[in-house]
Amino acid sequence: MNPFSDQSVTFLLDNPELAEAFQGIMTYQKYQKHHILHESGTICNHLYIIISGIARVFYYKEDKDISCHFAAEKETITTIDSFIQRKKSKYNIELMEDTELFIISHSDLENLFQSHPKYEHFGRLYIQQAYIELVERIDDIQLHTAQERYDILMSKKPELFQRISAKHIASFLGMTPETFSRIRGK
Amino acid sequence: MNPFSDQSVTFLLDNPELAEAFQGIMTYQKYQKHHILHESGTICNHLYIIISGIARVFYYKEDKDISCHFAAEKETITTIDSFIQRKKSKYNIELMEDTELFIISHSDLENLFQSHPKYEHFGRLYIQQAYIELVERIDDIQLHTAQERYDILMSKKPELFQRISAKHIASFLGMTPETFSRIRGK
DNA sequence: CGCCGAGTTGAACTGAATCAAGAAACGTGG
DNA sequence: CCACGTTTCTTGATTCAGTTCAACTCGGCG
Repeated sequence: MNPFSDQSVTFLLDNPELAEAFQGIMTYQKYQKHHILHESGTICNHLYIIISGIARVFYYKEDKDISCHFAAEKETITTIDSFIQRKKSKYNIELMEDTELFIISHSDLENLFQSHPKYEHFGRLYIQQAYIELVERIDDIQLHTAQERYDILMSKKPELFQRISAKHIASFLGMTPETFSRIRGK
Repeated sequence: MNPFSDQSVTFLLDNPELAEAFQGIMTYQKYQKHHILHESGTICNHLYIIISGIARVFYYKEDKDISCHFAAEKETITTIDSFIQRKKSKYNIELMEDTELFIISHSDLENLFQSHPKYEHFGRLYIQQAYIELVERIDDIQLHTAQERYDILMSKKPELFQRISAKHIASFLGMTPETFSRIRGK
């Protein structure tokens, strides 16, 4: 029923009409591991669709590096506060593996949305789905113990535990690397 | 620059064209304090715009009543998971004061969006703003002490502390009523 | 009046952070 | 390809913020 799940763009790529429209505004790029896609303090003008590889959004809180979002194959990533509000972002985006991706500029995307209601409609459905996932994430982090947060992520995205270093998952889950290590070691 | 803030519908009501379109699908209602606008386990077909009064979204986690959203004058409220995904909601909505509100049905809203791109566009901007606020809320609750969460809410929405009972604010902030009371008593 | 839920206060307990030190993994240059 | 230094991960001991449990107070309302 719902064409979206998990911020996947499967629906977009599988719909010939949408895929064609988006192909007109996407450019392919390949970067190496540790490449910084976006730096905090600047306005983010790009939305990225990951083809292969994995990326994270993170920021600094009192010198501590805190990850707050991961995106892998067929998922999108951007510094959302900046992309939507057109102001400087507090977030950075870093690639955690060599990554192939499509780049879409903010202005091209807005122009596409304005060119036909069906694209605007797609945009609305997409952000709605992202919203739902964020509501779930709040539920997941609030009122759960460190062990429970670990278990929830493990059941939802087990592959992250293979691909992302422990300290980044720990910060994503709101716990110290020490606590993460102890939980992992059963 | 950004016409939205704080999920306020000021922009909607101040824009004659939008206001007129919405007036065609809104119905006025008045309810008493403690009225249940929506009950968990059912599909939520309505979006509410508060004219006066205040409401909360809450759910039960192991018998504990947890508030997760408040909406007062000029703000909207619904059980968002259900309203968007058209499935049974885990959330309830309760009025915390005698409340006047407008009711908009899901189907009327979708029809309005489809009737003209400008409404679809409005819908997208609105959910985008809600998304931004949710990202902020995650930042506010994760990696902050009970004292800090209290201070952040106090600086953002001091009026809540007058209008909502302590135990509901405590659950919203993810702490026990005891901890809330101790913080409040300096 | 006396009840009842809401709020306060105190004491004991506990999950997770902090601090510290050692082991393992990584990457960089010779 | 190995040696070295740096970063990441693990494990242990200690500390602390916040929960739990319990007793008491207050204010509204039948």
